[in-house]
Amino acid sequence: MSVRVRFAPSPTGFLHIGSLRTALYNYLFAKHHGGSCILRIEDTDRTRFVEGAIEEQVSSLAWAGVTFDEGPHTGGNHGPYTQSERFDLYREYGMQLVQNGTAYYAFDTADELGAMRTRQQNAGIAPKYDRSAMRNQFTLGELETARLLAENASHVIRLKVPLQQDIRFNDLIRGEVVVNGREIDDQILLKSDGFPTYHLANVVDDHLMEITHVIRAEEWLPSTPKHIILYQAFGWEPPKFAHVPLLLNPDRSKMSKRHGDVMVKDFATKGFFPEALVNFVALCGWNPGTDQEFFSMQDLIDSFSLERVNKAGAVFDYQKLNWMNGEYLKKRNVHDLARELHPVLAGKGYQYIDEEFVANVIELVRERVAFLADVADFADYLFSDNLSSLTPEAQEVLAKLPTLNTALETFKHGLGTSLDSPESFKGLAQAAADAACVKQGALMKPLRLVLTHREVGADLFSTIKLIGIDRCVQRIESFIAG
RNA sequence: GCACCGUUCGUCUAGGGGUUAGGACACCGCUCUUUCACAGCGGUAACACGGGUUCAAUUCCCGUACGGUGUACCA
Repeated sequence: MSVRVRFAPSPTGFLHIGSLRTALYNYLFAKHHGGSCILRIEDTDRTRFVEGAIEEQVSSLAWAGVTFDEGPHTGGNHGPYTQSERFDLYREYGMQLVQNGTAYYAFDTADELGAMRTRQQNAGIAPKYDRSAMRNQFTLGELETARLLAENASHVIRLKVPLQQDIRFNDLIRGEVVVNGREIDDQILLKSDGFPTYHLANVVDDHLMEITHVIRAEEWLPSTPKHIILYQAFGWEPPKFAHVPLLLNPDRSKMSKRHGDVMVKDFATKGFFPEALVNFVALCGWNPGTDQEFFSMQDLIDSFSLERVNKAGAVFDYQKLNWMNGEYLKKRNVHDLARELHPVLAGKGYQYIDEEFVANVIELVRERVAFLADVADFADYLFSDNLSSLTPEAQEVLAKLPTLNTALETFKHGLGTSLDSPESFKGLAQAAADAACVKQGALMKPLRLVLTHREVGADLFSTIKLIGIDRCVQRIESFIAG
């Protein structure tokens, strides 16, 4: 039987980085086994619906390279893939459970349930639906239940959890998990608005969509026994489960926006490469057991396995992500990068943004920055003749060299007859230093300042080559002119 | 509170009954050097604790501690 996995987001907001990883692991597992990765929309909570959320999540996923074989936008033989479009199905299956005695009607109001919980908490016992004391099919009796139903009284359908029975399942990442039935709440399956809860919809859909492996976040682990009970109630074979560890804040709580960016789109706008983010996030909680640290999507597909997913949560290390992004910046094709950088440069109103030229600039400075967009600021003096103003420190450096103008004049005249190469420029600098009676080293910083208005940068002579002789001459002249 | 899950350098992790406990990020130092980087080299730094089992435990078992998640007519 071929592998079928699903990623099942709710349309409640932007795609979280943790969700990206969960989706990625699903995708990798499916592709590794030649199976299918399915997208299913879990929009059964109408109160939390956010317009456009699914489109945003799907496009964030696509940006990262995670795509689906079946789903609301791609189609497939197991649709519809949006739960609100499967509304009738859940009622049908819920009723099936009522009929076979594994689920029941309950008529409690929110207030009654609230009161029950406070009572339980005050008594120091775990909050849990009290089947024998609340208003339901069992306490009310058949006739009263029928009467209430007939007059359309607001009601829900609850799972009748088999008490005193161990529920067990084998998690692919954690091994066997056992929970006693008495610990499990009589979960609501169908809400009073007729919509299913996650628990029912999820089980019904996973079965109908022939999902073979449920790979989801660890936060679902405690409710998995409910799902197992549901599979038993339906008489269905449950899929295999794998609960992946959480992504954590530095304080080890579940990763949230309090400590930094958590939405995939934020990483995208900050300028992270999708390949770098994917590479990094894949390694948060999984590793192939080798020293390899750079993986293309194909590499990940080839080597991914659930057995090598860790059990413990992983603190999301932004610093290491930055490093990885820099590594991708160093290895990516400069012409691709030049095209990607173009809108940024154009946006800043720079004049020298011809693709070939920009590619050369990127090649020259990429190892000094972590983000592609940083190139725009780091080397502004290459893209524009509108130089940033000299800092007081810079002016001090220039003032400390009394023979600076002599050196500059010499250098300028040399430029007029020089070969257009870094090596010739180096010779020029030596000559200029000689003329100014200083060592070449002492001239370097002032020369860089005059030409770029920056104290740091890439190799000066290669930089001069890119600025071009004419522009350098102009800059020297305008400096001397004061 | 109760249930479940977890615990190797600061972080991500490899390993696994007998190892100088390995790698990466970060940090520190050195080399290179026209600056900043890169690169190269070197360094600091970890098996949560207590009991077992065993000739031997960081590794297996049981506790404890600590942490996380869950405990909704949310997913």
